[in-house]
Amino acid sequence: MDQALRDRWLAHARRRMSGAGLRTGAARARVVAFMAEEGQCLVGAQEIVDGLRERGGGGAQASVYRVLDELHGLGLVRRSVDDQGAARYEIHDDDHHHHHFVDDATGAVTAFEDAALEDALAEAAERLGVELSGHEIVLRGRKVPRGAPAGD
Amino acid sequence: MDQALRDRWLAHARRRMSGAGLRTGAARARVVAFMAEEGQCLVGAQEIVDGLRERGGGGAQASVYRVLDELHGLGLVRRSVDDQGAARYEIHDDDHHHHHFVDDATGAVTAFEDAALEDALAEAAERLGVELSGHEIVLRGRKVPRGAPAGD
DNA sequence: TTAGATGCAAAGCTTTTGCAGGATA
DNA sequence: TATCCTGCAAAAGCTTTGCATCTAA
Repeated sequence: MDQALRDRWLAHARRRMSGAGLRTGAARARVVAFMAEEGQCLVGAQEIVDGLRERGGGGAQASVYRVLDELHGLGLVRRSVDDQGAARYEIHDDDHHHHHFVDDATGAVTAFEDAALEDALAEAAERLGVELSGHEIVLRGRKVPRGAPAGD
Repeated sequence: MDQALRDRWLAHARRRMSGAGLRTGAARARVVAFMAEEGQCLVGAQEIVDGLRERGGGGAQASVYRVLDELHGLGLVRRSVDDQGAARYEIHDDDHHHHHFVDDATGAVTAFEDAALEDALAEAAERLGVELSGHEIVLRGRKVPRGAPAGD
């Protein structure tokens, strides 16, 4: 967990939420705190509900979903959907745009950043004649042990 | 609709399915025919069910979902999930790997191919130390009218 | 004090499953 | 004819909604 990112996002989120006139209710505060720590890369909505329950105090399922939807509306989190159609969220930070790699063997999701890929994307968008407001990339495959050639 | 693609995929699908020992039942045949024509770019599972109903004869919802799952298992279709978590399918063709652009204004999805982007992806994968089995790219934004500068 | 937030329970959607009847090879 | 396929209906899983209660400002 990146603590600097956590604190930066937390401050940003609080500012933005109070700016939007939202009050500091119990459920809202718990979800925000949880996302700051556990939501730096995609977490399932259900995992968030369960995670909060484990932390004690909980927060009703409906409230968690409502807060997540709110955060998404404010641009504080990014939302995606897993292969089974379940919602997943991660905090959104302008300085930390990342993409995802899914390990075929384990299904584990890891984040990565790649400036050259971003550039290629921008160029492709230009060729396409579109002005980008966002983009998502998901790579699937297996990790190659260091030093080993890519081929089997 | 690309008729050459339709026929090529149809032939490929039939070969592959009979090779897998699958029989030519009514529901299966209808779904395959539908996908060959209407599934060249992402279509929702529900749209497929409705589309078949409109074509007459229908095919039970359960059967459609079962066939789509089968096709996916055989590698004949690609599966993704929309923002609401509903499944979408499109036929898979080795010669026609494409990505998707979603128009912010209309939500319309269009397909595009970009060789340079594929190369950049392959290079990024190498930097990451992974061997790719697949990848997905989704661009979001708005189309820029020809001749107009990208900036507003 | 009052608009807003929360929790519970019920409803909604998409997708999956169980099973009896029907079709294919 | 035996196996596989299909359709119906019911179940399952995730998410949203309605409503009464509680709370932050």
